[in-house]
Amino acid sequence: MALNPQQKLAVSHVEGPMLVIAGAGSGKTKVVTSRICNLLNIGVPSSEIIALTFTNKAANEMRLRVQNQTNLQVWTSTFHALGVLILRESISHLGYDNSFTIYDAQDSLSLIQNCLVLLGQKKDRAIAKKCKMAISRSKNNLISAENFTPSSFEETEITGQVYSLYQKKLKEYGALDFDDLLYLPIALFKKEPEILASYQRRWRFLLIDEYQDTNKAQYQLIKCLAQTHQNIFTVGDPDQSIYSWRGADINNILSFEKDFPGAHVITLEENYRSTCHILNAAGGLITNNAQRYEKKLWSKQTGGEKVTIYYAQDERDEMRFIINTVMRCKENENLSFADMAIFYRTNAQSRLLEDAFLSQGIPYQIIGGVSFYERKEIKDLLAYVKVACFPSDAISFARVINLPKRGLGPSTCDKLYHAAAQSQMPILDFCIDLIHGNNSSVSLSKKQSAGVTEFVRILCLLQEKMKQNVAISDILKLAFDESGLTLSIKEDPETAQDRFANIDELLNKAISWEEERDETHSIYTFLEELSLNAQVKKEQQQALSMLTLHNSKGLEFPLCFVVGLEEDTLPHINCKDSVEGIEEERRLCYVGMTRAKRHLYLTSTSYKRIFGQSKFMTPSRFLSEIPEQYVQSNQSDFNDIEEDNEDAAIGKQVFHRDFGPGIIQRAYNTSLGLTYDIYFEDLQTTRSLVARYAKLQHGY
DNA sequence: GAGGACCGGTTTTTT
DNA sequence: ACCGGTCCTC
Ligand SMILES: Nc1ncnc2c1ncn2[C@@H]1O[C@H](COP(=O)(O)OP(=O)(O)OP(=O)(O)O)[C@@H](O)[C@H]1O
Repeated sequence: MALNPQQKLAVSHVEGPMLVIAGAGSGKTKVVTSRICNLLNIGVPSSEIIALTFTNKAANEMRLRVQNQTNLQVWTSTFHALGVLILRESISHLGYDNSFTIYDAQDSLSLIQNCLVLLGQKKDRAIAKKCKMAISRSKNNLISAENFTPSSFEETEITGQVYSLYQKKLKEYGALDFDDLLYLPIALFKKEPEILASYQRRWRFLLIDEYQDTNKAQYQLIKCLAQTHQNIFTVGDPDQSIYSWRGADINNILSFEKDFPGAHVITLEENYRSTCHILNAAGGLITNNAQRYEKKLWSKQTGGEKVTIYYAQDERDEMRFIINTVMRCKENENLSFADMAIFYRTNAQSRLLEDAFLSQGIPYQIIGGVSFYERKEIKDLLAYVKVACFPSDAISFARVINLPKRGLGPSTCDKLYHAAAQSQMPILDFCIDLIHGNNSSVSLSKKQSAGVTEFVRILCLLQEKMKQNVAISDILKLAFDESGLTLSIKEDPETAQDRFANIDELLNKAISWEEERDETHSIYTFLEELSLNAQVKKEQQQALSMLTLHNSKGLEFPLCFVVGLEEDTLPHINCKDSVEGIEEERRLCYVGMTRAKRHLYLTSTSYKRIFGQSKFMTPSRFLSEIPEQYVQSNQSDFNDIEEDNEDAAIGKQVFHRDFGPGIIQRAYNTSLGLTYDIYFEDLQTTRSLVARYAKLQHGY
């Protein structure tokens, strides 16, 4: 595939700052990959190049492409994984131990909840979540706990206190949260210029994909690293900025030219991905954003089908349309399931799709979503291993000390935590001392003492095996067998089988993980990769993909659906109170649409079940913002009223705008004309409606 | 300390 | 409809 002149210009650029600003499908990622190959070809050592992508999946793909083309390995990762690399090497300069564990969102939330309770607040998950958001936002904006100021009426001084206490506890537990992985390297570089200088010498070329979604911390990190040599190459599309809620700031694009004076700016205008219909439809939508860089984007691919909008009556109808379309395209368009993807706004929307595909035997895979490693039984088992690896990790400790039940309830555990904190000991080591009688600061009943002894026995056993370099899978198996987690899984017979299967899967993953790497297989590395979500998920070859719009970034498929285009879903209800919010939702829709190569289907439903309640929806404003000439829809026959004759109508399914789906039970004439008695499922009542006025939709 | 009944908020998006 | 939190009883 030949690069166009603009792409060539970017790919052959060697030294100095460069910014590539270009629309969807114009080959930005392609340019990054090609430029890495070019640098390698002219002799730059692979160890001097760092490429940063938005997801681990994208990083793996890019690394593999480069490897295939040059046979060389280049460090390609997310910002967070780069943060871990830096911190593992140098965090001791900040007074942390370099054998830190990494807390996922659940762990951080538990810790924040604990901090709230310690500060005399009542236990409340919703408040803890808000706190977590505020702390996370602060870290991503490089605001320390000392400098924290409440930024909304919901946040109080308490949030600042929680932030301080939370950081203190993290340090005490030898743990970092996700945001620390960006925040601490910058703190380190500020504190120790010599360390920074060593990284500047080591990494001479930086490349950043999806630049429009970098936040302040990420920008600061690369700014530090590129300060001396200025060899920084960024590519992005302001119209695809969809992470402002995580602190992403398009102004980083403006800052780039300011912070790196003399930066070359290149634009790419040809889209190689989509047909004109799709590109123009998406382009028409995005022009509705007022705050915007105008960009040219065109495609040579004329013809093809228009974008299809399907207005469904209810969710069942929407699912039926999707299934029919999928099967039709598989038969007639020579597409495989792997060529198809469905995007939605929220993860919850995948449920109905899953049910539908399961019932039809259509193979599917969910990309992203609730991770395997977030499942309770997996987290429980891993918590045992983590406590053995990180004896200070009180969050993992608390997760499993009484799982299965060992007669150690909240108050006993609290005593242990307090006493351990008092004596400044790792919680596990404290318990070891306690049962050996080396410490008498906590008195336990016989039963409780037996419980602690049993727990400690398991962990010491695990630690011993780890010292002997026993295989990771064997450690996990041992942890599972010794801990008695079987008992707690069996407590819920409904789900037990699935959960045992998940445990099995984890063991198998560990086995193949170890087989893949020969020497460097420490259990610590294994746990770290799991925390970063960096495991390469094996893609199913013949499956249709289902993912959130956010996860669709950077991908492409011949056929795409964007589903649930209703007001309050997309745009989402929580984003509607500001123009910026709406504009970001519009960009989200734009990103989804521009993933499609040849076929694009947008669906909207007028009747939905939400929180167990029925709700009427109005079509998303975005649908009406797409220029009509690129669209075909079923809108025209949507309002058709079929004039039925009396008896033929009985038993038919109909749909009423207000009452939802129903079945005609009786048909007769009144002075107003043809009238039906209709039983409405959702209301569980029968109503008599005049056909002429009821505007029923038939035959669905 | 464990287990059950009851209440209320909940779903935005991810590394 | 579901999960997490609280309150109550044993
Ligand atoms: N010069 C070219 N000739 C042919 N195909 C190309 C060329 N450049 C890129 N492509 C193809 O166009 C598609 C889109 O490229 P790429 O994913 O790099 O775009 P992008 O700008 O990163 O897209 P987005 O920002 O929407 O994720 C890919 O399939 C790529 O192989």
